[in-house]
Amino acid sequence: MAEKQDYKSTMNLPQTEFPMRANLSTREPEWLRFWEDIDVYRASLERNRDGERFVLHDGPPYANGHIHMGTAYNKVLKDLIVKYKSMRGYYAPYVPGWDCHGQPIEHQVEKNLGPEKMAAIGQAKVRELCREYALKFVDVQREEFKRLGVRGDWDDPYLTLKPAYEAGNVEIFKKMYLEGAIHKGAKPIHWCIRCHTALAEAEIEYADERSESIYVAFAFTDATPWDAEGPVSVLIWTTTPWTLPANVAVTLADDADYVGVKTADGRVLVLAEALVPQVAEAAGWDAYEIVGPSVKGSQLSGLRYSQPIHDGVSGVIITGEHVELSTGTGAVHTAPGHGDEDYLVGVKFDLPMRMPVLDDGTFDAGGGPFAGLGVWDANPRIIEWLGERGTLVASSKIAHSYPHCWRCKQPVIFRATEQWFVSMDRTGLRDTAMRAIGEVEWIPGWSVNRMSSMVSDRPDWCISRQRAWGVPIPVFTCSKCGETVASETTFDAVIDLFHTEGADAWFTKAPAEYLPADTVCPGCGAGVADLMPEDDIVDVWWESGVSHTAVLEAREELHRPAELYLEGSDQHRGWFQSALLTSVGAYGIAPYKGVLTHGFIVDGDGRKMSKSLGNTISPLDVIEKSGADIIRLWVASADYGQDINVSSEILERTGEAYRRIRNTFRFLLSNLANYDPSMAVAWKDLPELDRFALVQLADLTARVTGSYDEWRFHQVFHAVHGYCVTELSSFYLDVLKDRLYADAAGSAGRRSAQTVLAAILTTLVRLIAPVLTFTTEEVWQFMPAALREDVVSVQLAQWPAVDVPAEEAAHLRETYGVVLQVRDVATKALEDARNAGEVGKSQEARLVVSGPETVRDVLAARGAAVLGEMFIVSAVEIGGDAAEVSVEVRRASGEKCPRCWNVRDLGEDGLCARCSGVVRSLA
RNA sequence: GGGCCCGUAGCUCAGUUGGUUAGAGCGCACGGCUGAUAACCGUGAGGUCAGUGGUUCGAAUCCACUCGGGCCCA
Repeated sequence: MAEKQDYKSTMNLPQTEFPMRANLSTREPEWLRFWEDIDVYRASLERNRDGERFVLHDGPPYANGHIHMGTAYNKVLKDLIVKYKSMRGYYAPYVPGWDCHGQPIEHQVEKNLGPEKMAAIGQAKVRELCREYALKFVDVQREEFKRLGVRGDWDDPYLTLKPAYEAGNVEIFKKMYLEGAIHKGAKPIHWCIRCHTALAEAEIEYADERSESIYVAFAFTDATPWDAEGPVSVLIWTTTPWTLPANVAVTLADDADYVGVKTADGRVLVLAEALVPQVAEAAGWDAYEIVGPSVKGSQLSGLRYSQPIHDGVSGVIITGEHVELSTGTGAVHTAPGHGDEDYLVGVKFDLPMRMPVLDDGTFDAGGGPFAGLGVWDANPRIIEWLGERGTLVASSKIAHSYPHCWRCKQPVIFRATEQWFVSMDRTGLRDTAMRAIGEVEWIPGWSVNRMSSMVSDRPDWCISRQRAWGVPIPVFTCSKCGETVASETTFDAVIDLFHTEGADAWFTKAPAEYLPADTVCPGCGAGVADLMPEDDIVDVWWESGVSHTAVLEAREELHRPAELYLEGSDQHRGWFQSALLTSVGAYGIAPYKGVLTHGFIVDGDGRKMSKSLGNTISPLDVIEKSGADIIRLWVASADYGQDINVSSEILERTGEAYRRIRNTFRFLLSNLANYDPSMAVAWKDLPELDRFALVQLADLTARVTGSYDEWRFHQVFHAVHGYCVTELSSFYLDVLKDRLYADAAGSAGRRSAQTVLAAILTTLVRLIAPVLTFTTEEVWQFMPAALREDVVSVQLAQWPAVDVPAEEAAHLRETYGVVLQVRDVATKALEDARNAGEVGKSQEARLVVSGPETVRDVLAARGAAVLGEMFIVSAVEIGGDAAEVSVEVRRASGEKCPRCWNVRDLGEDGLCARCSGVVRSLA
């Protein structure tokens, strides 16, 4: 034992302080402090000050709640790209942002406050509370994103609530308004009569309600296919009689069959054939008869009927896709002012939008006989009135789910109100946008289809919201004549106002205080004192959309268009689109040169994560338990072109892959303990095996670089991991141990190996640095100082390039392809021998390789010593000719050298010749 | 219900213009080593390529439908 210890001390065994156990959750924060100390973000920009610019523009997450797997994934993916580009020499700034306005924050503030307090305070105070709330979550998320290792300008992010950003909204509004792309129109929204306010979808609660259910006949005024049978009417069904005064059309299903039903009183009612039995039962018809032809809905399109409430007014038959044949009559009463589908079909057919209901829910003159009544009071009166006129076919009550106001719990109505729209077609916005889409690089490729179909189909963009927490629609209304007042001068005054005081000033100042004194209403000439600022605020999608101007254009380090936008696939309808439309509207071009979309985070079974399913995983928990680098490796390992799975098993596998990579680094470090580049061996003096290892490293570098350039990070991960496992751990590093440990420390053989290990280490650490940002920094700091070349952080290192002579490399690939094939056969043979109890360690074996001449020639050219080294056995002999490669395992002749454990002929000092020489040189 | 997309071993991914017994790494099982040791090496077992039906001499690869899943609409 003592003797053994002595030899051990004569060997160059691995030594390093680099810990095997990563302990990331406590160590990562130390690296964060280090990066902060050296201000690595600014240093990375300074380093590439003259480099080409690469701007990845951050899409702003909503400043509400903690980060989740989806936001973590998104930010890490962005960080990989920015860090890669930065190492490639690009000037790659990253300015994170937050979306700070909007209904969810306002709603939360309102809930926290309670309805009474809410009613007692003014809009200015509400905005103040919303601001506090948003800023609090900006801070929360900022710390969480930083903890993930994401590098960026965290000290100066962009926030949509900052004055300069708010002013940016007005700049774009101005350009588009003056061009005629923005106009006022009407659109139905949820409206609470009692609270006199518009409600967002999130403010609606559904509850059961008993409603009227009536069937009404609308008499045709045009000729119909059933005229021979008697007076003909179309039969509709509705649960909201009060919307009948606003009726302008009846929608039929295009390709459904419609028939005439003759009832006891002799008139003919037209309805969908499929629904006749159902309606007959509901209406209590004892006897009825189907008469005349059966025709498709499309054939009735265009026929006119007399409006049920207003005498002398007619409506029209149209067809639409939303007509269901499960309830009703297949003929849908259509009032574009009172329903979303009705509105859309109204836009499509250019129907008039009657809106006879006032803010307080009472009818104006448009209510005809019911003017002055509230809609709920009007319901029974309308039914009674229809009955008197003989157009009521049936009436009953039904229970169904109906929307209610979350605040006052009263049923809400759908009611058209004045809104602001971006027209898709008035200024050719749709066409220009479609052209711009064609000029953008979409990744993955199918993404362009989704974007195109959405833009080509979308209706005009309603950009106004009846809320408090946002940026106002920056126009004025003349209190004298109702004219909209908005001109270059007023816009510029508002831009100035927002720049200096923020959008809050809109709600606290009178227009006369900031508009030029000579501003007048172009309609009636009223002065500035008669102008009222618009109440509505702008859609938050508009707000985040204009970041191309409020951020890219405004900040010196950025530029427009950005090289890349990168978000989840839901943003095809969201940010990608709002950014595109506002950019095309203002500048005629897309705000991005490329758009990368990733899938959604789902659980191990491919289901979405939700609290109710109980399958959520929090990135904060993973950081705490395993470390941010595990999340980062997981991000890199998955193919974002589809949905990304995450589960405890997946994270476990990721952790295992992490440990393998980490241990590879540890082994490399431990064998370079006292290495200095001055000891490097030149290519021409390297043993062939070491040259081959450099070829493999060069190949890996090329492959990985290519994958980064195509944004295929999962290939990066697989290439690096596979390289650590296959090329390094199970072959090259394993083979090298004998030379590294047992050859003399300063021998050519050991220095050659170290030369290659140093190349592998300094290359590999850079290749994976964008992914394993913490671990590679740790490796970097543990590397021999001279290998760092005075670069203080791996983040500031250059992208690696490994040069090998092309012709020789090709030859080595081919030759060693053969050698490795033989090696596979050899390890198999050794395993069999081991199982048979013939050998333990492979060094106890001697191999005899038979095979085709071509193979034997390749082996012979390497030499027996090299083959022994590569197969990690004590001797290799070339055997006879055979069609297939086969390997015979025999016990090596000689004795085990107590120092290097190879089986050799030992000298009189009891050591093999190599070890004997080494030990003597140490004495 | 509509648009876009996905479904290859337990996990993450390869599978080139359709062409011989569908690959890799991890995990798992078994074995080795004890000088990368909460490491390392080796061997092995795992797949009706979601399903069904087509096209074809031949399909994981092309077509249709079905099932399951995701995003966005309705």
